[in-house]
Amino acid sequence: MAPGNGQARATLAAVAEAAGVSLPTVSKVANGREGVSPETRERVQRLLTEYAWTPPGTRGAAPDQAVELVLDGLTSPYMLEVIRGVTEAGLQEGADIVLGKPAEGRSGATWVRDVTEKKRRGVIVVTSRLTMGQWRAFARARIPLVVIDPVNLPSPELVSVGATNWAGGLAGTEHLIGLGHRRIAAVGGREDAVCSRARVHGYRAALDAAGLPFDPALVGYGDFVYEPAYRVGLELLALGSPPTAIFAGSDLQAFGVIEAARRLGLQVPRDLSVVGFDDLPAARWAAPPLTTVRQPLADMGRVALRTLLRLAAGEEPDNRRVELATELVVRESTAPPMPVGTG
Amino acid sequence: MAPGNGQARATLAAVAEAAGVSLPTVSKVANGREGVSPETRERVQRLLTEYAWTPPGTRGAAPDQAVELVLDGLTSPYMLEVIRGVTEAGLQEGADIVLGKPAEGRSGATWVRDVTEKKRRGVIVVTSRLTMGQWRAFARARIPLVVIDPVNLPSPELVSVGATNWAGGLAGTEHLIGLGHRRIAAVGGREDAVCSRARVHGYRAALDAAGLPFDPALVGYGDFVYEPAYRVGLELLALGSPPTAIFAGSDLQAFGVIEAARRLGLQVPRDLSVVGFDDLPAARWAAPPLTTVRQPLADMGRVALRTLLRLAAGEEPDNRRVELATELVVRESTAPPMPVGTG
DNA sequence: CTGAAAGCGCTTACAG
DNA sequence: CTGAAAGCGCTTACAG
Repeated sequence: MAPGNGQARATLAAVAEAAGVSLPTVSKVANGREGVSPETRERVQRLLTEYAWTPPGTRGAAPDQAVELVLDGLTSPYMLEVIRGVTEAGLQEGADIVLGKPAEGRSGATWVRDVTEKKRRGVIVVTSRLTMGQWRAFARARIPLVVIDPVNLPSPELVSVGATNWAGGLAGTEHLIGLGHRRIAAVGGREDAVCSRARVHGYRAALDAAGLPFDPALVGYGDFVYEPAYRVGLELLALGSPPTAIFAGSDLQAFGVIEAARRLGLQVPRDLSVVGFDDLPAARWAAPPLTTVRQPLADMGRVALRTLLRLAAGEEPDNRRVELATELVVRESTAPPMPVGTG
Repeated sequence: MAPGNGQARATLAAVAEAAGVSLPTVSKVANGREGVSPETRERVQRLLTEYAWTPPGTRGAAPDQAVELVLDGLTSPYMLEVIRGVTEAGLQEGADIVLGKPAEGRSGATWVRDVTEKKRRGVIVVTSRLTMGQWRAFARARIPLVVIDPVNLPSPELVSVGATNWAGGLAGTEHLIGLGHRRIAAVGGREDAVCSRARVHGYRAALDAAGLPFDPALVGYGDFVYEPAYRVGLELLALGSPPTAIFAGSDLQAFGVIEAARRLGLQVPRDLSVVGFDDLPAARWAAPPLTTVRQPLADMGRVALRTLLRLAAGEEPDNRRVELATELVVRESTAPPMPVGTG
């Protein structure tokens, strides 16, 4: 039998004895050299694997294997906060963080092969749209997988970390209502993204609670990024009865909306209040500094890493979906609306 | 003498002979074991380094080892572009990228031990202030080290990748002069950072070339970030004869200056033109979109990775300092100054 | 602290 | 194809 855990590692001599061949023969097989009959080679190879033999020097090495961190669309500063959280937790827990290939267009089979070959502890994926095939490949191979802020949920069993998007949408909109706004628009992210839908539902819930009507014409979608939101902003502000405030589903979208206002000669927050979502560092640098709903991105990264390590250790998570609290950060892009007839 | 490139690697026996001690003694030193006098240890250690001895098993092992990427101050979106470049090149070249502990406060000795233990191919460090001790530890251990945009140069032998900061400062300032500005201020980064000094010198060269006087009162320093630049902006704009344009040593500083202008009721670019440096994604999202000097950050990351792999392969770089071209990107934060007496 | 000697794990050259 | 034998690079236990 192959030695169990904790035993001293196998030597070529031990394998040679088990295989009933001489040590030099085992050495040849182990190093892929010639001069061994196919049958002998196969038998020896099997025993080498069984004894988990590794070349000298490889020994004590790699007590802590790496975690693969996959960042899709490495363009938003959003990512940086997540990276920071994952890395800090990894350093604390003694897990190396290796940056992986983007998930998009990667086949589940080859991805899993790569991860297995490199003996990763598992994979953390950020804001990726995982396909059913990818998800299944990981599940079948039992490779731990944690998704941060998943765009879609290929399976209810997916382990994911996110934020309280609905509550955030509610808080951001309530803030605007509290300031006196009555005509409030929303610019969602991707219409199909779960986190985005939750934010827009929170927006709607706030309107409902305040007894304000929901006007579908005041809801647009901007794919979370700047450009489309800029265009949606122009459209919203060109309405016959334009909104006095806009709740944006991301900070980038808020910036797009603010630029649209600037183009139309409107000042923020005097003529238009804008609330973002994320609280990227850039929110503080904007002119005016952006009022926004903070997602604890670094914490989400930390939780994802710890959850992954627990999965890798064979533990089952208490719950497959963790949501961290969002928090409204009031800065200077929101103000009471101008008294009617004063604009 | 130590063996040259291409020679078979040194053995402990060779080092023992060179040191005039026995092989077991060298073995003890090489493995950091006790029972060697300080003097002997030091002499042997020096020879081990000179002979570039590495433990058996380290030899040719592990065809693709990881590269450690160290990011100091993981707060600026600047980093994200660099990460993208390094990762993309790493994926192409088959080198894993592992995120490392920040350099600050890390002792050279333990850092090198970590890197050696984990058998990294080398280390890429971004905008770090390396200490002499850290630099020496790497040099002694012959671990390849490449610094992207070094803050300081602990040794002229340091291999680094940067951008043409002087030319960028020149181009940014020439743009303002070309628009008709005559009173142009500069907000540098850290006064001690080489890249920052180069940018300010470029600014000054542009003034000289245009026959404009250099006024020390118009130069401030903001540590590359938002807050200090905001304060410097307030001071500059409160001068008896305030500038009509400001060249900022980073985009973040440009945002700080723009916020200062906004606080004082000034509009950009009508009342004040601002040029940034970096061209972060956030430069496009600013209101108004920021005119800035683009650093090819992703390319710098790619070049750093490739340079590191070449060093790890034993090649000497053609030159130890590579500077990639910067490029002026004109957006909407710059305009001709208001005719005198019209403000 | 130092090193002669034994030993370990593996590789290599070569006889069968 | 196979393995006895020599050898390599290193480590370990121990005598001085």
